[in-house]
Amino acid sequence: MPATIRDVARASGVHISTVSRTFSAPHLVNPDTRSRVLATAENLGYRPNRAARALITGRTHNIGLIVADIANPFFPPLIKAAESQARNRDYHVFVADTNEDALVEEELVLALAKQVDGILLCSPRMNNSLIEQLSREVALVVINRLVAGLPAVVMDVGHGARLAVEHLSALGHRDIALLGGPRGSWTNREIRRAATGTARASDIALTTLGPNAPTEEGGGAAAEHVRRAGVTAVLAYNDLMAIGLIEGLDRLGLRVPEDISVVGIDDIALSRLTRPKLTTVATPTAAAGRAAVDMLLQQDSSWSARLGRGGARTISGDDRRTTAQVSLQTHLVIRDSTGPGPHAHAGPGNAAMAATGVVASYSKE
Amino acid sequence: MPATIRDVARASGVHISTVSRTFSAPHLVNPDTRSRVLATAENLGYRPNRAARALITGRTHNIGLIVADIANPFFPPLIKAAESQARNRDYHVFVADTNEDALVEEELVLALAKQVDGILLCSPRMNNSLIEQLSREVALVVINRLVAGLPAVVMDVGHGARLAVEHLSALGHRDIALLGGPRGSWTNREIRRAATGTARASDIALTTLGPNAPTEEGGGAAAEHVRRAGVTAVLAYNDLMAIGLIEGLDRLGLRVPEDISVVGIDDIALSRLTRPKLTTVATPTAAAGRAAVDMLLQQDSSWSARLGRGGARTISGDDRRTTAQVSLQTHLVIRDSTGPGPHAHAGPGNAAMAATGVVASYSKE
DNA sequence: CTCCGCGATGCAAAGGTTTGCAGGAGAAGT
DNA sequence: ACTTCTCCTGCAAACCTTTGCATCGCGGAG
Repeated sequence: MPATIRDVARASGVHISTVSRTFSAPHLVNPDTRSRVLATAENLGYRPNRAARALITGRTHNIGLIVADIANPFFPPLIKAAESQARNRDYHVFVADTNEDALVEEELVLALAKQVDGILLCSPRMNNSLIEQLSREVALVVINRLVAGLPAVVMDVGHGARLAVEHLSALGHRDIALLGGPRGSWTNREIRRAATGTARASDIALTTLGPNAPTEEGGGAAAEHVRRAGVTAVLAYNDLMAIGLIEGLDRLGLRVPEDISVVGIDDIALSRLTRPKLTTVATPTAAAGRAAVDMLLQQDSSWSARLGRGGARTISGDDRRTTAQVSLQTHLVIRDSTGPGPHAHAGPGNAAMAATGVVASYSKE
Repeated sequence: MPATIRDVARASGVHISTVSRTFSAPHLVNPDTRSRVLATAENLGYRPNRAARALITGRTHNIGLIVADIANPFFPPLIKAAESQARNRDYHVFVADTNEDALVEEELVLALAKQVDGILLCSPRMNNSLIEQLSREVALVVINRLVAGLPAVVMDVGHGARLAVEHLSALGHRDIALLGGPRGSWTNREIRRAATGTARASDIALTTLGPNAPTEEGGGAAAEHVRRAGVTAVLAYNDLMAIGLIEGLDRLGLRVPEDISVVGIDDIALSRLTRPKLTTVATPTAAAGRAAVDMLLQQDSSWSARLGRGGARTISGDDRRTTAQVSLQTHLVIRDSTGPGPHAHAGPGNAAMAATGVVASYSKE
């Protein structure tokens, strides 16, 4: 029923190849012919069949975007940025959601592999070796994770965590909890590493709690643990958990920031709307989305240059994949969920009463 | 480079058609052969090329999902539900975001048309005739809108709006504003119609404000108008606007619910996290997503039954499309953003001081 | 007047899969 | 032993486009 290239060719009295060229290489066809073909095409409602085109060119002009949880407000801005960037380059984006499940993640990559030109793997929960293996089936750009040999764009959450801890330290807090995120998260490890280092350098006792689900529920459920840890400030894996935690602490009768200070990470839109407004580490999610699309498309076009049609046309022996790894800067946004700690008036001298060093708690990741 | 059906055939000593059948019609091939083929396929890392399959079968096993704004927390639960439902039926979902732009919407439908088996059009901003026209290019299921002749799933927001107004009325409010949503929204019209009717029936003065952007900004920006309208309660187009409005009223020194009551619509997760917690109309978004996928897939399979290969096999003259239109129920969730109105203690008698009827304000939609 | 080159078009192969039809081998029925 | 089935497998066409190569006509250079 839908018009094909052949219908257009017949109706406009030219060969199908001319019709094809009218769309994919307009400069090769006589302006008169071109406009005639375009007219009949319009007339017949013809639209090129992307499947057929993909079959022969090997490029689908689609890219996949796999995220852990589309309902986490961290992702939508990234998705939107990626989509608009892709659309500018005449690509479409396939968004899929893994429910924070590493198995689903793998399955999705495989399923998408043949119908996209590449995949943006955002905040993967798989282990690195699996990612590497999958990267041989389909072009991959990893977001929020560094894996050797693969192009990646990450946010420098380590820096952000450092800023956050220093901020809390400056406010006089000496006992801080780190509310860890999900198992398998690279970001989580980075945050922990940076927070641990900064705490040690600033004579702060850091209690690590986790792993936890990176959601409000996860944050809320940890409130009890936080209270038992006896800390005066908390750095949470993300804003959602921070917000859930504040809610949970509230239920326990603890006020933020009067009794406990809380810092989130991500600076999702929501963090400006809660009360108290959340102090948090802002991450450039939209920029990350755009950068990832660019990297994928670039890698992709170099691929297609390398293996010509049928692999015949080989290229000058430059075969090192340019695996750029971009790190985007983060910064601290101070709002209302952090306040002075118990030592605020005592000066920095008497930190001795706080145990120094790092304490791990209630589960290893 | 990637293994094709032909490689597998060669390696396992059978014809390509046998390999094909091993995957798409396993019961037609001898168990021994089948396992041998499967083994070599596994070995070679073969995966069927969906583009090629789509080309000949005419079905891509993809479905498109077009939403107005993926960053609006209303959508993600719907998307997730649709995706998981689709995955159960071995379909994948293409999510795209229109930025609330009717033009982008049309463009996306056209772009997706040839690479999906059908499209879920969620909260469209286009006009009905355009939707109808597009539905001739590709199978469509509309969500949050009723358009004649097309399958649709809607939420009964009219009922929800009625409940909300009655709730406010029972609290003693006699001057209510309706904070309208975006131009072109069917939901918006439904809400207005129901609210207007209910207000008239309850001797309530209803002021309609709008159209507004269905975001926090939109709600916040309307705060001033709300104050000027001199109402004691507001029903907002959605939760995001309600939350933005509360924020904006706060900036103007008006407290919710003490000075003004606010009711939202949607019951997004966020509405439980703000202070005050939002009273809102809960809509069954996940159920809507599932239902829409089911309807699309069903319509779709009946299509494919009708036109057989090459249109040769015609079917018994039953050609009426079964355009089911599902309406899902909504209900009111009473939380903390609504409180007694000025007439709460005065009894229902002296409503005379409030103007009765419906007032339109600051712009026609 | 011939030859070359160039711009525009046609020709046909190729890409990976599905599927109606036909053929072959063996089993079962007579 | 001969038909009749059933089960399995092979054959080849078809799906819609893209693209390297061949062809053709024409204008200009020699």
